[in-house]
Amino acid sequence: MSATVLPGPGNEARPPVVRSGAERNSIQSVDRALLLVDTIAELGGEATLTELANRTSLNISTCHHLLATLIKRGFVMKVPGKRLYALGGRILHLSHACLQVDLPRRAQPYLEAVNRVTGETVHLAALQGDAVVTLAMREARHAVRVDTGKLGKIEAPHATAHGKAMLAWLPEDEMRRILAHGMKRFTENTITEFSELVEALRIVRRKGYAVDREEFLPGVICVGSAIRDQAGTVIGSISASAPSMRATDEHIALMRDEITAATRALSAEFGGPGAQSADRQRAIAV
Amino acid sequence: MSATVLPGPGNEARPPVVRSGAERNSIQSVDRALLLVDTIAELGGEATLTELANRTSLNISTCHHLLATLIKRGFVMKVPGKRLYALGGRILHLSHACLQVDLPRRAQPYLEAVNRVTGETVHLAALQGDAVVTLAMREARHAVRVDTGKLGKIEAPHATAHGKAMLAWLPEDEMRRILAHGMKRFTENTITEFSELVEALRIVRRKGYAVDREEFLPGVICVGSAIRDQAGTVIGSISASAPSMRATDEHIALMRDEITAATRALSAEFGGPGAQSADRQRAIAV
DNA sequence: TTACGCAATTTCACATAGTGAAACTCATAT
DNA sequence: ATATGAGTTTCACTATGTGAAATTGCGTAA
Repeated sequence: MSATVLPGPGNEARPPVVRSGAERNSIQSVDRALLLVDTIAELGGEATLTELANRTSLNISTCHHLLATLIKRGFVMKVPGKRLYALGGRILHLSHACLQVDLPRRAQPYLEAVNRVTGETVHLAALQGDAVVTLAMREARHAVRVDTGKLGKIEAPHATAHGKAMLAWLPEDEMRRILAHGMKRFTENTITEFSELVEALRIVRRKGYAVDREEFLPGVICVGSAIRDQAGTVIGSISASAPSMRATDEHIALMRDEITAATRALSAEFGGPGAQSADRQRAIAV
Repeated sequence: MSATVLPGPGNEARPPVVRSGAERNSIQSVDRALLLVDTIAELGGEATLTELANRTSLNISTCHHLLATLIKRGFVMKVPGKRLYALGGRILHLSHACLQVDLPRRAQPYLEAVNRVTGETVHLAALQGDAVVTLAMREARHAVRVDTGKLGKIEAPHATAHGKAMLAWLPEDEMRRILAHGMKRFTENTITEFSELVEALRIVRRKGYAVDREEFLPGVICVGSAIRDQAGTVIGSISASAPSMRATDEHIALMRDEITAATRALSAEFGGPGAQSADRQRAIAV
């Protein structure tokens, strides 16, 4: 930590940076990288390398290294053609995850409503990484009820209403990643052909909801629909499960109406496709 | 880089991590920190320290250091009461900045419309850090026109329609920070008392737009209204500026109607308060 | 209450990994 | 062409991040 100037190739004397107080337990390079992200945002979402180096008082080379790392992780992107660094797509992905945190809380009243009207077991699910996970539920009141057990990972997205409702709105690469575990057969109704699933998802998109007719559990029929935000990104889904003994066409139609009403309202809460597409959905329904 | 085990307090032999290929020009600690953020998101927005350490295969201590830095910068927060790390508020702020990037593009047609109907100079502005900045404009067609010069930082948020329109919807601490430069007097109409400005902003909120009656430039009257997204966060504002010779009550009402129609439509595009509050705004207007 | 076990936090010595001056390359203006 | 300035890469040095272990703190059981 001497102040002596040691002339040498590639490295002149560095001013001794004494880390004090709050800086004690924070990692310099990480702190600087995050500072860069903040600075890009302050500059209106786009900035040149030199601008950033000046505003942050960082060495331009250090800036460049840090930005390279941020780019690798998608937190920052280079504007094609222009010499600009901009906030990356990962930021938007993360903000979706932020909103998902209070999805269960916001969904609670809707789950109760669907449960009250249909009388069936109702689940809330969401995507977590490559997995479909159930986050909350309301038990059916009937003596004969569907009990798919506790909350947690759904192993069969291709064979459940939740899975199909959400898969339908994903970009293809993400859909394939979630299906990477394969499409195992559970019942004679299970869809095990990829092309067949693609067609089924097309119908889900058109109708706005998905139906599982004993494709996972024999004797259990589910209706599910996705919750989507402003960008159309899937943030979750709601489903109702009925034993097939109760699943008349009429009862399924009731579940479908309640479920889609709930997901439409929730989607609207998250800024998603709400009223405007509701009529279209209703017009096409069944 | 020897494989020799050097037993010593506080540090056992570290496996030699050979950085290769793409990892060559990325900074380890930053990369790991960003990996942690991604991982929290994958885990549904919340995770414990041990979970994170396991999933990322990072030393729990390293994790802790990295998380401390992320917390310091607001990218991650600790869930109060619980032993959980969650995505922080900064992420949402950043996503707003992301959307702002294409604000000028999306606003362009509206600026043209307001310009066409009112015939006056029209500006688009946004918040960048602590500053109010004009991003785009359309010149008036009249021989006598308002020419506030080029785009760039607005030095007097308290004395302009843009400034007041946006300040009105900010949380108090942010509003105070933007006003930190003081409230300089420009004309005899300039609001220089903080309490008076607070009252003025209250009216802006109620009416949905702001008017600058020669508060900044003598002989210039502006009408502005904020563009807000789903969370109600201000993402920009549009204003029209007329020379006072043309600013009859009728003309101001026309500008007000055009401006609020434009910001209402744009707000809706960003998932903000659109149709639902429009009627209320119109009912109260002037 | 006290004791237990596990999770979170802090410490600390070492050597790797980050830093920044300078060299180099590329793009744009003159 | 040639100059200017921005962006990128290199490289030597040591400040900085790392991780095993010690410490502290929390939650739960007895």
